[in-house]
Amino acid sequence: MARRGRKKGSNGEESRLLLLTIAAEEFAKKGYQQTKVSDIVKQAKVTQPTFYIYFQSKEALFQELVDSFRTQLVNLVSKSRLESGLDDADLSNTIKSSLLNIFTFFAENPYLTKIGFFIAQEAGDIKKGIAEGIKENLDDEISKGYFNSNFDTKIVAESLVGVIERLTLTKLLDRLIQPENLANQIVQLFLYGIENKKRIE
Amino acid sequence: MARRGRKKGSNGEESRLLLLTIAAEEFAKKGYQQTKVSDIVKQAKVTQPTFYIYFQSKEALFQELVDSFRTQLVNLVSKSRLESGLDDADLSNTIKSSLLNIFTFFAENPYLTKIGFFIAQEAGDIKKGIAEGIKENLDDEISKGYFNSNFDTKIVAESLVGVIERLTLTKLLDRLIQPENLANQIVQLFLYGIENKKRIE
Amino acid sequence: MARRGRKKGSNGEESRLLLLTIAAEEFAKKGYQQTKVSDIVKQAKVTQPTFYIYFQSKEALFQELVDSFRTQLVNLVSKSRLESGLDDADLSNTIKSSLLNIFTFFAENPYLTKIGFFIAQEAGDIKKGIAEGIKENLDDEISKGYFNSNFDTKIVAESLVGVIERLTLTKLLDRLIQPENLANQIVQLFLYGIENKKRIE
Amino acid sequence: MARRGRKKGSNGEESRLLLLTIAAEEFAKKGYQQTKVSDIVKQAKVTQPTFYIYFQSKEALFQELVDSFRTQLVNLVSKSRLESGLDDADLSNTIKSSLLNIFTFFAENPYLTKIGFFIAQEAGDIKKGIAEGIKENLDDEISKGYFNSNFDTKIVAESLVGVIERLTLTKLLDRLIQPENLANQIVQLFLYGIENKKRIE
DNA sequence: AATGAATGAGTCTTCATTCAT
DNA sequence: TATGAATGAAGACTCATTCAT
Repeated sequence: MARRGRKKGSNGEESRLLLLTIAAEEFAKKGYQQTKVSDIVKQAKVTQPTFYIYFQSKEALFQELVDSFRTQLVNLVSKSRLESGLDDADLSNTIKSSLLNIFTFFAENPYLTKIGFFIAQEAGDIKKGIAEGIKENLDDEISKGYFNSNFDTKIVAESLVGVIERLTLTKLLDRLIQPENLANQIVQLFLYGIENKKRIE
Repeated sequence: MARRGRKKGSNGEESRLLLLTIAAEEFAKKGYQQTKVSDIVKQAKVTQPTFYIYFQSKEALFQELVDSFRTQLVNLVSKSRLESGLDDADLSNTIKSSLLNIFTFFAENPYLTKIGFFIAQEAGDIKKGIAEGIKENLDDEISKGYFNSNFDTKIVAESLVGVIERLTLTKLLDRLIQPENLANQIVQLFLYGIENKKRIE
Repeated sequence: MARRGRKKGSNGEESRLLLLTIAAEEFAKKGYQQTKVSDIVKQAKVTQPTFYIYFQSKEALFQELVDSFRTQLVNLVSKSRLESGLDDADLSNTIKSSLLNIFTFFAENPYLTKIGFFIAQEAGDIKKGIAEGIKENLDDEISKGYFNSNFDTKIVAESLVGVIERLTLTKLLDRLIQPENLANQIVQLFLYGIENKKRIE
Repeated sequence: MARRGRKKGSNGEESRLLLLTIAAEEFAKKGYQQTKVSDIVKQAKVTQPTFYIYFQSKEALFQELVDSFRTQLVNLVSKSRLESGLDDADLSNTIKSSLLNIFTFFAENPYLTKIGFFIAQEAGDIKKGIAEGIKENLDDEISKGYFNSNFDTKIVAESLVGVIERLTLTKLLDRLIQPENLANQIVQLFLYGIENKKRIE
């Protein structure tokens, strides 16, 4: 059933989505403060009041983007946990696969990632959540006898988060490296370090 | 005969320093945009024009803080390089000592660090510079036969920067860990990884 | 069906024009610096941001007024040249008619004239342009045999400009004299001087 | 009797004069508003409070310069009148000599002239005074039978002022012409006009 | 669903001027 | 005579947001 009488092929939902998409790009590129509502609507070719039909405020729109990022990321991680746990056989592959999932998501959603992981105030919270998840996993593994128990798992977990965020920002979002390659190198680094004599033997 | 009891604020250099100190704290806590000149002067108990006696603009003051951070950091790193290089004997200690210097500086200048490493636009540049320095060192060591040459040193360098920044932000600046402990753990992690059972065997 | 009774100020073009008109009067009466944006908007009964909807800056608005003056004046002079040139018969009338056009324009646009001819920095440029135009005309006439060639035409041209500006300011803009009368007297003065014995004979 | 213990060879009167001189140049070059007290004292190598030891305000200093100009100019004109009046023999020379005096004064005091004749609000008044003086002279001459009585002497007087101001600004202050030459040409122009048939006969 | 027009509440910055010494 | 330090009072400009249609 065709809708009729719509103007210029746009309807409400489309306008909303358009604003959201443009805003994401702008926020990602210029940050929250530097992004003006007037810039967003100019690019979307609507007027400022239209913006306020769809979003309560600039802040609310931004929050929506952050929430979207956070939710997707949390889902991703939960799914990862479900999928693993079965086969403890290859621990390294399990970890690698988790990282790969995350990096793939990041690479596919660069603006959202920039916003939720680097721009939002909330980014600190989000990363803290990830770090805690990692820490729990580590503790778990250690209790099962894997890994060197000399480490402070909090530190290791935060370190991994640090590596993830830095490489995401400098390599992944710039498409200088593929998610898979990235995941491989990080796993290698964290499991064996750079003075990996073992391999030489 | 030293003058005493001079009325507070009647010394220009003091006023300048006071403003600088307050501004650093404000910028560190609230970011550049959220920090208002009016807030700074209110805390310093001077009027707005006084601010402009000592600083050309809010931006100029901020830049002065960033420059100060950058300069000190660069000096630190240069000095580190001079001091090392002599004794290749204990590579791990050399690295550890570099990290310790950096973390000590960060811990002693938390606001400046927050600004120059996390708030300034320039932070990206600064970290890039550090990463490049690390990469060169790594390449150097590898050419001397140290380390596993299977790694992309760019990635490792960026990873180390990521770890440094994350742990600085979440542990060091919050005084949850001592510089020395932090340096130790990082070196351990990067050299041998977490699965370093084999060495124990 | 024409809309009537639209609420005052609800038309952008009107608001713009209103601001422009008020600004012209203010600038003319008080000069550039003494005229505050806040004065202008107060008189226009709009708020300051409204001012910036229509003009990029106080300076831009001022420049718009100056440009308008300059453009109209240039057009006027070009037209004058086209219209003359045909009938060399009555030179004095040709000159008079040019002056009359200018004075009429000035009298009809007193604020714009005050601004573009007396207040703007650019006024010097504008007058220089006029002086050059006059000089070229004079040289032309002299080459055709009119006029006493003992004069430095640059001086004469500048003199004429000086007379125009002074009488405009002190007589014309105060409506103390009519354009036509003014043009007549100036032509008389410049052609024959005040010791015009010849005519008495 | 030599004064002793004076610092750096400067005393109050000297400082005052220095400020006055520098201020004159600054006002002349940049106008009243654009000239900052801070600029003046910077050039004079004194501090702002020193400025206020010698002058009540920026305005007062400016006024002092204007007054100086006005007074000197008035004196000049009065003297001119005394000197003439005696010898009606050569009217043209009398006028020329008055103009010469004025132009010489202007040329010798370019900054003061720029200020008092072109920058001060009061300039209008000053010129009006001159115009009135000229008018009276003209009326006088006419009553004695000189000059064509067809002219409105107010207009002629204002015209002469217009010529004086314009040529002063564009030629004299730029040293593009000598006072004498200028006076000659103006007298010639005003007495006989440019269509000086008489000479041709 | 959308807009033309307008605004409240800031925010940085400037400058003549004065205080205490 | 002179100054180091500070300020009162203002002015240009910005931006998220809303009103009336």
